[in-house]
Amino acid sequence: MADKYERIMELAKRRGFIWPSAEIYGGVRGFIDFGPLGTVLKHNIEEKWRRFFIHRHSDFIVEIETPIIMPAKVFEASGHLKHFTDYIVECTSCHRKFRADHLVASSTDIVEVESLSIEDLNRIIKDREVRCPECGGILDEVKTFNLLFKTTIGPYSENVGYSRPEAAQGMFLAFKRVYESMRSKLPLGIAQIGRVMRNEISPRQGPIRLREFTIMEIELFFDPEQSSCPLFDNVKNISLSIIPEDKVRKGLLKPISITAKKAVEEGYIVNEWQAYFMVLGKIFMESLGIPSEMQIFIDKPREERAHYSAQTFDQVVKLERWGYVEVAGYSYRTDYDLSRHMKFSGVNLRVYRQLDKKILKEKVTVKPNMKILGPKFKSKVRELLTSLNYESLASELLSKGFVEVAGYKLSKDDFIISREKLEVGGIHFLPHVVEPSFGSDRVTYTVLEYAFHEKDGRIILKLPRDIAPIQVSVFPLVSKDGLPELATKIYRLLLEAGLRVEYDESGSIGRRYVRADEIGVPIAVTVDYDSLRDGSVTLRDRDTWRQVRIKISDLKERLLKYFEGSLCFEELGTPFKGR
RNA sequence: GCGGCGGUCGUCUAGCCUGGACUAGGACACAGGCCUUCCGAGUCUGUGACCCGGGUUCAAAUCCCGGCCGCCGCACCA
Repeated sequence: MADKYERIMELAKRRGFIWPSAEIYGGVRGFIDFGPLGTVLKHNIEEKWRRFFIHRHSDFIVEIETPIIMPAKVFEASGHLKHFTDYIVECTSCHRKFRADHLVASSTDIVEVESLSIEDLNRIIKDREVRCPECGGILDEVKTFNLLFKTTIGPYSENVGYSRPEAAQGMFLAFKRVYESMRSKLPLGIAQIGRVMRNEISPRQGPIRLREFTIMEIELFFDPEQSSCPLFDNVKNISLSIIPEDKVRKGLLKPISITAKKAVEEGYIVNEWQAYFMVLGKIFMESLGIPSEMQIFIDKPREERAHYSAQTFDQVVKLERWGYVEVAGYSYRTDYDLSRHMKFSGVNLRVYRQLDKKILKEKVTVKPNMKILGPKFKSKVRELLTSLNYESLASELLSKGFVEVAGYKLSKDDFIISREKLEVGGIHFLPHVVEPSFGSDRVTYTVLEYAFHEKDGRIILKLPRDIAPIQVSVFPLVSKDGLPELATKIYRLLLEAGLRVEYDESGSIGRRYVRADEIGVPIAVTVDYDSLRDGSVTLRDRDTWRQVRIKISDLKERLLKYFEGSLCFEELGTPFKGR
């Protein structure tokens, strides 16, 4: 028997949810198409995410759209050009491959491998005689894999660009604009749903590991001095299943259940915003049909975290074939990204906070004393001054009494240092960022898997009613005697009510129920001979097969309420038993 | 990327070892007709496949090579 993944993918291909891209050319690993039903399902999930994460916070979380391609500089600043690269080294005799930096760390006393270049790694491997840990063989030259997709911007252009591996950078670059257009207030959330690309070495898990996929992200900017989340009270007593970092390290993968409040108090979760989004993420996944006991939050140990992260929880859900798979990540990115972009762009990205009362502050200004420096360095002086680090100049001069620049030692006598007492009304600082980030495609597949049920050899896709791609099927009991005409009228009526409806008169009524169940249509409307006489129709519930009778005139209003969630199936009409 | 196994209608499969009557067979699905009064009914008709490229051969779904894709193991998955 094929496993659940295969049975789901069979359905997905046959009924038009998802299939491999470029199939007629044999397909390409890591790329998938969404078919007619899959596209609607995915959009519905994304729309629900918007309601959950953006709409209910519209006073401080806003959505934007930024490009997929950005110039190289952006990814230099973000650290992706450096850190999104893996150094791989292959054993020349057994042909096993290893992460060169990991290998150097484990076979030498070198701990700080992060900053090593490819040349460094090659040299260390040669000098320290690092061998293959499996067979002792000689290692080949180190090779790099950068997972960014590279391109050029403009034809015949030398202007290198990369496609983004996360939507986040666009939000950091736009931070100043959004902050100002949102009246310069914190906390501020910037959200984005969009495509990202990662040139994965060997993606193999269908819709789970893709080279191009959709991400749903929020960068929540807050004042690190005022890190409490005003909405935290609403969620503080909700429990999360988490595996803390020290347990992950020891390989103890048994989660503990802890309330959000306690998790923050006891230091498992670094701040309230992080915890708030984690709770929201849990409830979001639950609302998509993934029970909370199938969800775990795993604290990623330092060495496995991305370069920008001070804490990352992976939200994982249990899948049949692959075990626990990450559907969302919650990262505390501190001020890493803003500080990097500030440094690389030269634009001040700090925000201002007014203090309750003015404080007296000593302001130290340092100016180069050109009367001394001019004669001393003559034509070199300009170059010297531009390469000074003005950020740390004052503190260095005051503590050490000198600074070194371009091989010259400049003493504090080369500068004019003045101190003045100032009354300041506020402080400038870089906001910190907490980032919840969902993989839309993974969530969509997960939803399919949890909705997938089989009963007597028929498939029933028990999708939550608010995300089902088709909400209502309309059938004439038989396709004659005016029944199709009335059914078509009802079909039009419901379409105009804004529902996603389908009409089907082929084959027998049972066959049509089967077809509708398979794609997860929650409600079937059947028009019969009584409908012609008394204007009533049968509604049939996908999951229970229960039926109720309802007047056509009530249909639109009650179905809308049902899909809104304010009526349950039994409340739609009076119980009915077919003949 | 490496190694192993595999790839035939939408799906599942027969055929491959032993090359030729394969115009590639079946079942289910799908489309149209007839029929059909609430859960895969019946019936008639129809659409529809040898992953791609090269080689061997008089002849390739079948043998050989390469590529692509899938599965498994290794590696990778900031």
